[in-house]
Amino acid sequence: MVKYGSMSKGADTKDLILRTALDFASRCGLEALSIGELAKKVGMSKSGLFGHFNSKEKLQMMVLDYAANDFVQAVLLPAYKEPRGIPRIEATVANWYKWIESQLSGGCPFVAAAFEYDDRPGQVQDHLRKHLGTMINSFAKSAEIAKEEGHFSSDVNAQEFAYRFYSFLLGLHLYSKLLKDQNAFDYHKSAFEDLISKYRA
Amino acid sequence: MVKYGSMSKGADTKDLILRTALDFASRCGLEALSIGELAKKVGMSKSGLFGHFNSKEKLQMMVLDYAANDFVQAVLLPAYKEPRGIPRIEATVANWYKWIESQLSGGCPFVAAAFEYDDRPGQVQDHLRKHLGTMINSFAKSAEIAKEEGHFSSDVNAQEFAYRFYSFLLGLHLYSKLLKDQNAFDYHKSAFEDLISKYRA
DNA sequence: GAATTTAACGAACGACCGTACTTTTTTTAT
DNA sequence: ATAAAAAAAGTACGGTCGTTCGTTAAATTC
Repeated sequence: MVKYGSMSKGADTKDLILRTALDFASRCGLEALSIGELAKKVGMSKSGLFGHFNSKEKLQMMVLDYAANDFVQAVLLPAYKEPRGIPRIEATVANWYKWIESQLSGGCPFVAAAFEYDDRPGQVQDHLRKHLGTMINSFAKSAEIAKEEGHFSSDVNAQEFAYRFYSFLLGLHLYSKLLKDQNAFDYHKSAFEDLISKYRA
Repeated sequence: MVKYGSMSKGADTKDLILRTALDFASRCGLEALSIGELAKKVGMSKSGLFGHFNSKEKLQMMVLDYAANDFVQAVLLPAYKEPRGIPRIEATVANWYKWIESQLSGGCPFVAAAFEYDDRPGQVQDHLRKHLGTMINSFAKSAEIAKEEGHFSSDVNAQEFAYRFYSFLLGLHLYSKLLKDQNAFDYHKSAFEDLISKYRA
């Protein structure tokens, strides 16, 4: 929710809180996000901040929503201005690179959260699964479009493409964040290119 | 460290503690592992358990060592009994499937820990990076061997292979654990097979 | 500008955290 | 069996956690 002027006072600070929380969560995880620490970061009291959400779970889910919106704005929407098919898929990757480099010092927040909540049932996990499912479906949809355009051969399995496409992004996250491997982006780039050329009609 | 008879009493319970801790950590994460809860699980007092490690960080690192040993015993060593080259790589994957299904209810503990500690510097992260580096190098080494055997073409980049190989395993973890996608193993299998056939000489 | 709703605060809660001590029990070695 | 050593328990401390409550300050509405 990027707004410029002013919504109400409450909505303004809520936005500030969520932006701060997302930045922190993308670096340290959604669970490590503590209300007290977050309050210190935005410069308000613990209880004042808490009042906006009434539970930590709601805060966490709203952070996910905020991140999803960020992702759509920064990655998907710009890509949809590119021509249908392979160019659009390539633009998605290019935007992804920019997204995780600039806005979020800790990489894709969904990747981080995905492995954090992979076995921690609850509302947050359900929420996360929904978001990730949407995201992956958008990749599969891109593959379908590429088929329609005749860029991909007509017998490719779009879900299979999405799996491989996202797996390489997971690898990128791991190699660059944890392993600090300087070749991370090169590895991803060549893997992605080979993936495209394999599916090309 | 799977031993049968008795080591000393201390080593016995330490082993029990680590086994329990690994089971929990592979499901809920290394950080969520708390000493009090762990003590309850193994049926002893918090302080009694604490005495074996003297710090939580040491406990966490020992859990990682324990997991690494498990991995070597269950995945790598059996694979090394297969013929060098592609058969050995295929055996690695087959053993991996068995490993995450049987022993650890929460999937590969390294995958889980990797994303948990990707931006949490410290001894544990260093330790984890070392283990993961070793693991990935063993995959690259397998590719080198496949080249020597003439199974892979001589111009393949072994590190590149390792990246793609591990990325697909990350995807498998995500799809099966979080997304609960019933096709997870199918997606991985076909991706892995395509990977092999691409690199085949 | 007064009335009312909303936002923020400060203090306190019970629970649990990792850790440090001391004491008791159990295991090992003589 | 006895002495020494190792393991386990007990208790307590300072801290942080998420959350609740009552109160004050600010923003919005009329």
